[in-house]
Amino acid sequence: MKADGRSRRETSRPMSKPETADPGPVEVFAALGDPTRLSLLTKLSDGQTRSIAMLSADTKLTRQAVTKHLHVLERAGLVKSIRVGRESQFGYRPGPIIEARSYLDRVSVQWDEALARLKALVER
Amino acid sequence: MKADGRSRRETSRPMSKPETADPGPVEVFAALGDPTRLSLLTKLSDGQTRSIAMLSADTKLTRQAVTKHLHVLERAGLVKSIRVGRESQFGYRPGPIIEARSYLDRVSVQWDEALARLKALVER
DNA sequence: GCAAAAGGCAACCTTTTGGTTGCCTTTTTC
DNA sequence: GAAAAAGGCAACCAAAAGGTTGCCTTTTGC
Repeated sequence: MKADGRSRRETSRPMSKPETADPGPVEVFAALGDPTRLSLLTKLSDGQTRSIAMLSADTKLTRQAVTKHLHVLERAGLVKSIRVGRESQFGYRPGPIIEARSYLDRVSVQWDEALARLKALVER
Repeated sequence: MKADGRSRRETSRPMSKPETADPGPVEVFAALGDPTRLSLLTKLSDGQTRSIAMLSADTKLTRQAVTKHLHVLERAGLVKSIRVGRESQFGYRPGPIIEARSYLDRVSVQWDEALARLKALVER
């Protein structure tokens, strides 16, 4: 019989949060601000659902690294995962991208309006 | 006479890059993925140019922290700065936001097309 | 011409990130 | 019913991020 199931260090940390609602633009942008994650997401945006093994196949990273990135995307609401059999299938979720896009739109609009006002002022 | 102009540690690091052309979407998203930076940028997108002192006035951060964030935004091409007199004025630059937006558009479009194909397949 | 305002620079420090490795559990497949 | 495939979990590590402080230079305003 073994003394303990756990092997490595013994530090004990609480960690983890519920966080179900979809996060604001900042977190979405942060999630998009990494090359690996951005490419995972664009891959998944073709509508096909993929397993972790599939997604880690064409990177030089380990499966675990990819898993972490997928979790970041998931916490940002950009993908969802469901466990089917022995694998978990990841799929794209359009919501946050739409929101992010409209955030950028608002910024652009604010800028355009400022320009328009300036131009109007100069031309009068 | 003082022995040396420099005071603290003496480590010597090279650092810094030229990097003039505007960076890809990843760096832009990364720059947007921080609350301080996002708010600085939306503030500046009203077209008004502002000094560092002005921009750090309404945050709890130090001027230096704000300066760093501004430099990140600048390296991402999102703002430009010109030194005028004793202050440096920061202004919004629309380019990268437009690009980022169209990147998100492409992702959305790819998703929409996938959905459309799926629907067509199911309905036939 | 001097004090105050605005910044730049660089050293430090702490927390987060991005990534790896080891090992255990659950499904599949022969 | 075992071996192999797919993952999960947690510890660990190095590097990058975010922030602060100290001090020096340049402009501006009397």
